[in-house]
Amino acid sequence: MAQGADAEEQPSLGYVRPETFEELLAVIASDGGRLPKRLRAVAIHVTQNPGDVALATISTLAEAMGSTPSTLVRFAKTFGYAGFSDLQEVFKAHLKTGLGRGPRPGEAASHPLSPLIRAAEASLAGLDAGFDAGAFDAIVAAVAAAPVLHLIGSKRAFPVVSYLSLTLLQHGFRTVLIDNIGSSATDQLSVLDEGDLVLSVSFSPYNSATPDLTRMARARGAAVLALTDSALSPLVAVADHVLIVAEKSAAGYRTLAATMVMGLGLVVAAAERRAALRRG
Amino acid sequence: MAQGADAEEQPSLGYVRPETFEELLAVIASDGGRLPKRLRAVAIHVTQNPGDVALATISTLAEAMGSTPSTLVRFAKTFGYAGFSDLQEVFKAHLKTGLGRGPRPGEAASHPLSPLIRAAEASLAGLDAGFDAGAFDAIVAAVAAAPVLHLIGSKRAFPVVSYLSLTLLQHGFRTVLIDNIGSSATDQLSVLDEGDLVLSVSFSPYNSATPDLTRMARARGAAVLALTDSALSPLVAVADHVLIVAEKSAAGYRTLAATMVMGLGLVVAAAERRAALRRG
DNA sequence: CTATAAATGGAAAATATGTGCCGATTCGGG
DNA sequence: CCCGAATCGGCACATATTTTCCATTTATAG
Repeated sequence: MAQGADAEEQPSLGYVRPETFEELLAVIASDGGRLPKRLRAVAIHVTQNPGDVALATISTLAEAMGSTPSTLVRFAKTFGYAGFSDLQEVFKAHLKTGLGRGPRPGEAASHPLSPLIRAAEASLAGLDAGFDAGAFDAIVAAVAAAPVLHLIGSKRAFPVVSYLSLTLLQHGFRTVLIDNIGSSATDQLSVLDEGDLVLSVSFSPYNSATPDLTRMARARGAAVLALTDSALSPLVAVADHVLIVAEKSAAGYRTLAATMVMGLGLVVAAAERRAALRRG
Repeated sequence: MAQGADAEEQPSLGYVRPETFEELLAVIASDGGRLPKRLRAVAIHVTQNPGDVALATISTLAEAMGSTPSTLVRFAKTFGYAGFSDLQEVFKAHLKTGLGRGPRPGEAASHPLSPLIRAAEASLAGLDAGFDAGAFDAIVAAVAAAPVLHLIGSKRAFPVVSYLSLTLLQHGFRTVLIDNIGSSATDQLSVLDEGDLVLSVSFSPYNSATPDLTRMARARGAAVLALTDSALSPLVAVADHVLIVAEKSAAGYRTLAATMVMGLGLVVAAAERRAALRRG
């Protein structure tokens, strides 16, 4: 057998079945870029969520990544596997060998990122523990109901508002990012109308222009939602709603992990609320 | 029709379905001794090889422990599950959360932020586990040695580069943020000189202008450091150094928690390195 | 712009897997 | 030693899952 040079069946690509997870990753990494659009999306999702590939069914997985079972089977065959199940075996084997590394408390494998990671984890835990469902719900309602949202934030808060602006716009919220380009912040605020919502973000040390701009917006009739890191923030005094996210610091450095999560969560919840409002 | 008090069907034992792996272990540990011989053997094998229970099929598993599918189904029903598959779900869930060394498996205090928090925690755990000290060190050296840093990132990556730009500037790095204001990105890149370092950030879906701009920078003689979420990113092909941070998604939404931590960690490490260089 | 090839999604067919039933076996009590 | 109840294993059935095929859409080359 295997002697005739004529049988050009469908090994799809010249790949021979990668036997291990690492081999597969290597193959995907090297040639994955040459895949068609849809298959490449599969490759990305699959490499980023190997656990799901091992545990879920093909249709569950397909739905989770916005694809179809057919595409996943094709993907598997492209890399030389007999079918999806065959590829899945590799992921299962990988997961099984990886079982040994449990939560080992003593072994504090320390590397340069460890302190920051621990700080971020602690901040997230605090966010989880300190969550106030009632307050959050009221805030979500305010965001969902606002005709236009205006986002204010400088310095370290700017990445936050810029991210929020993007996600809000993607969800169809009318959003204005006060970025102060050309020192035009006050003019940017002039489009604000009564009943609009201002989302102001500010962190300690509170030496930015954010409180001033927020006061100005408030004087023009806007409601104010403050996202800040302490009840002592000058924003609290001028806010109708306050969200406090305390970021733990590691060696003097503070990540934005928990704040980003809070912001995204707020946008997601508001988008869902608005969708519900429009249906009902 | 749960009204008649006569239907004594077969809940087998008075057990109510244990929802988590830990609950199940506790139940088995307490009452496991009272099980019939064969079922006790199953209990032992199952508690000692939870990974197999999650990954294998019922017949494979039965054969591995010298039992039969029927017995495994009975075992599952004994503890209040609808069938073997139902019990298997518990093992799968445990394995999944255990992937990132999930510290709190039982406590499912769910609120709107929970999924995002868990996704962020998983991403951070992945960052911790996948850390490559050698590669990171080389990258830190490159950043510390660069005469000027140029930061490129659009869409979801923009908050990241904007944050990095801020922290880099605060640490005294000569930094240029390519923000594409007035569509001037290519002109902004014109200040770039040979030997400079470009830090490009891009996430899936990779539909931004970042790879093009990065190529352009490279053509002008810059070294390229890519911060992205997969080896399939188009940035990888044009980069001298690559940092991959895989953000887990929750219900289709991805936080930036781990990426932010990685970015800040890089800046901090580079600042320390540079300080050391200047001293020695 | 057209023609050709490739890629994709949906649905039927094939396969694998899990479950329920029932006879066989084992265990314990008289 | 025998009887009855409980447990167990094999097998047929039901279900779930994967795979293949084909029509439609989308990209590519001429």
